[in-house]
Amino acid sequence: MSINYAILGILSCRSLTGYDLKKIMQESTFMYWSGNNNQIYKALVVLLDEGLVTNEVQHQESSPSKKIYTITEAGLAELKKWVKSNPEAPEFKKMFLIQLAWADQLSTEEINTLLSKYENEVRMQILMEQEKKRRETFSPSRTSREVQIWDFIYDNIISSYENELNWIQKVRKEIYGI
Amino acid sequence: MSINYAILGILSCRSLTGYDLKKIMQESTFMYWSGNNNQIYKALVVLLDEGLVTNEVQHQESSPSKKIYTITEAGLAELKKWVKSNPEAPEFKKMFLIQLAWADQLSTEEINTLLSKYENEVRMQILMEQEKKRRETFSPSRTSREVQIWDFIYDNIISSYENELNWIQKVRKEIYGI
DNA sequence: GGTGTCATGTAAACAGTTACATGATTTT
DNA sequence: AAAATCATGTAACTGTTTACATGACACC
Repeated sequence: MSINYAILGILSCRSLTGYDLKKIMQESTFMYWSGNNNQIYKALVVLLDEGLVTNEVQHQESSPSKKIYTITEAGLAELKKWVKSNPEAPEFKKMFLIQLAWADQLSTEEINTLLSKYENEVRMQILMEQEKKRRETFSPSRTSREVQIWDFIYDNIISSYENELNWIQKVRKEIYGI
Repeated sequence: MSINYAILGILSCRSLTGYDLKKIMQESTFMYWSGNNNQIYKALVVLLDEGLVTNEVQHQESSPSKKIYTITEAGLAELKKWVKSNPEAPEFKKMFLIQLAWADQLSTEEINTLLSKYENEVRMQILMEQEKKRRETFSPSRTSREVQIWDFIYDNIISSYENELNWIQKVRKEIYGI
């Protein structure tokens, strides 16, 4: 499961609880999982089993005890191995394209309304992404190059949404140009 | 389940068997499901139950009997209603970004190798997409506008991959520019 | 004789989401 | 008084993929 590598990566920056990991995942766009604790707590059990992380239980008076997870040497090695492994192609999930595929039954105005609604959705995503960046919940900054890399990631996400906006513009022009 | 709408859409063009639908889904990039028959046969049972499709069983000598599914009036209405409904934002699943997020432990050469491998993967996807377009397994061409719409969809997919290539170039320049 | 296509379907597993449960403490 | 935060975890469900099973026919 690939979420395991995302968890190892986060833990390579600092030791955290499952709850902390959940919050980080929720805030992250590129770690695309919804950030539900079910997946995270299960993954942590597996990682512990495999010896890739250890945990230290911190009992607290009058609140549930924390489990602080720390990555092991084996975990760091496994993470590095994965980071160097052959990357997968990106996957795009665009329900909008499926809607558009059967949109010939609509009037040109109706299609334009649909395009506008999609444009609004995309713009909303860009705003949310910028807001996340502004709040800056989690981003490792161990070296200047790491800061640069994380900026590249942020750029990638924004550019994907902007590419969508450009495409919308192109479609609008071509629909009305005929 | 949204695959149901993709199926209704395809059946709005022509009546087909589950097996035909499977092949069309397999060939399609924007109908992003893997094209496994399990999902399709189950979906058809549900659509039949809801009265959105009907089927006609064609017994054939010496081969399994075909079930040819046809969309109903209710199915067409349901499809149109969905097509006009509020679109969702696109979702991007890019494991590569997660790899890159923890790549500061690699040398600049190693990062560049990783970028090249990713570039190759993306270029391969573009080639496959163009090949699919060339083979032209399924694309409804009921009106000239529908042809145009399907070209927009094709453009969208290609532009998403090309956006990725542009981003790779930008990252390369900035990494070496420091 | 092996592989591939046509055509149906099921079983089992994996991945992912939503919602629930607990219980104290803090904030509105 | 109600809601949110901290922190754990589980149950139930949906979604998705892989692999299997059948059986005839065609192709190499």
